[in-house]
Amino acid sequence: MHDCRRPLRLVEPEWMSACDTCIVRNRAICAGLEHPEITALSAMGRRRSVSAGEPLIWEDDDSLLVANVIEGVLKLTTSTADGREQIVGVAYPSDFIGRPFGQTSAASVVALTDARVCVFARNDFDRFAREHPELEHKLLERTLAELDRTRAWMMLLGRKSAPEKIATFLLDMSERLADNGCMAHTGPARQFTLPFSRQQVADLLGLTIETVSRQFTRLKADGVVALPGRRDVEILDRAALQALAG
Amino acid sequence: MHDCRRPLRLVEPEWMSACDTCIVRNRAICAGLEHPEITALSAMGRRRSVSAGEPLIWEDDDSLLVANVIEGVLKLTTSTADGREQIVGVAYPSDFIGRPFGQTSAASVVALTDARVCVFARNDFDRFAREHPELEHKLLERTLAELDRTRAWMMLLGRKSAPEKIATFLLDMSERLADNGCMAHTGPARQFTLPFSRQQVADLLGLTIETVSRQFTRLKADGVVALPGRRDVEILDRAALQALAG
DNA sequence: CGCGATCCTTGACCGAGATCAAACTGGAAT
DNA sequence: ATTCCAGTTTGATCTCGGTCAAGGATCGCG
Repeated sequence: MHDCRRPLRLVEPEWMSACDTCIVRNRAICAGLEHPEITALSAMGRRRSVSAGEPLIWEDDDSLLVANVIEGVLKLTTSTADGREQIVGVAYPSDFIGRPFGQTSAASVVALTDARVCVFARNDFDRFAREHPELEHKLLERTLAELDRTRAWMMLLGRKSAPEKIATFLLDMSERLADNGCMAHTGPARQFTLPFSRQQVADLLGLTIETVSRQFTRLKADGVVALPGRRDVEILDRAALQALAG
Repeated sequence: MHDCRRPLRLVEPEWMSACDTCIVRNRAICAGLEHPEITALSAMGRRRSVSAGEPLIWEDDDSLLVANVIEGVLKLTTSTADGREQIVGVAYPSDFIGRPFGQTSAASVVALTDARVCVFARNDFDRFAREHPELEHKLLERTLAELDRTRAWMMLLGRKSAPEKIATFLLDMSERLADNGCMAHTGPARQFTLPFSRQQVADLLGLTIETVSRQFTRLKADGVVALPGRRDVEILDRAALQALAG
């Protein structure tokens, strides 16, 4: 789907921007931009590291920045006044985060793992996007896909039981965490490391940490999964998971 | 926010398209398109009536059409194999429905009230949109706003109690159903008629019909709302509702 | 006006998942 | 090693909302 054979350079000539060696260059919304444009965009943005647990955007803040995820995983959350939290989205490398063309951000963004992002001032980005329809089109496709995923998750939150939620979650992770690199599509991962704590899984599924823990324990007891480490999952019986997912 | 003083004509000269008299012309994504474009778009689309309960798009169907809502209210739903349903979106006049730039639709669309829509073949629309950045920009803004709304709803589905869900729902309806016309912004409606049956409210909130009914009864008993008809709501104590909504 | 169908409400009961509390685990720091 | 501590698991109990089962209201229609 994307060309991954872009030449790797160890030294950057003067005319090259940081984008030329960016590992998500072919997958992020920047893909397809040619040289004058990529240079202009590169001049507006700057790279930033965010360590695990560190916030990047606050809910209800003025929407001041947008970003591309280069590396790592981040969560988008909304919270109630009394501290309940719901994870409303998860951003992986090449994903776009933030709220362009709007005054405020509806969700907080916090890094789940150490992460690197490429941030832009929102109004700079907005202006640039409006002048580059190809970029806006990429952003539109991404936003439509994210809306589809979000709606599927609403079904999970509103109508699925705890066992169904957990099974659906594990299958989803198995696909999302499969091929983050740029190799040929390898299919869903049999084993993987979750970027979430138990509490975060609970916040994603609309459950409590205790229920999540009990469901994991049960799947392990039934031989459906193995749990070699706190965050490690190995799927032993995918068919059983699919049956449970409903 | 939009200009509502577009002249009304009772007869249409030859060169006018149906769009020129369209009541959502100034609010839908078509707003801002000028004459050669609006004529081309008009030629591609056709108007269609959908009666209450009638489907317009089937979940998992090939995404063959997209549409603008002219009049009426429609629901977007996803269902599980065993028949559980979740309403994942509601479309009002001037809203855009369907999945452009994608092979399949993730949700079914069914009319809640008698409705009129302006439908386009998806591939015609896709091609036209790619050639008209201004249209794509409007669609992007709309999709981003819808994503924000959907994420706020995820919080409701995952973390709110039944009383909180009902209160949030009523306040949301009070705003959405306020000024569907094009008059000056009137603020939230004090009384309104729901476009939903009790079962549909349940499908929207991730509850059962019995729970919805009990919560309505309780709000009535507490003098927070009056319920003059099956679908009629009058808000007597908005502050109480806001407190309940959390 | 009365009939029937559909939608809605109410009641009794149940159970999945929340809550409260305590014990366990595994990695980091001393 | 030992201690410490956050994160996790497990157990006991409770409660909110679901389920099952009747009734009641409302509306379209003859």
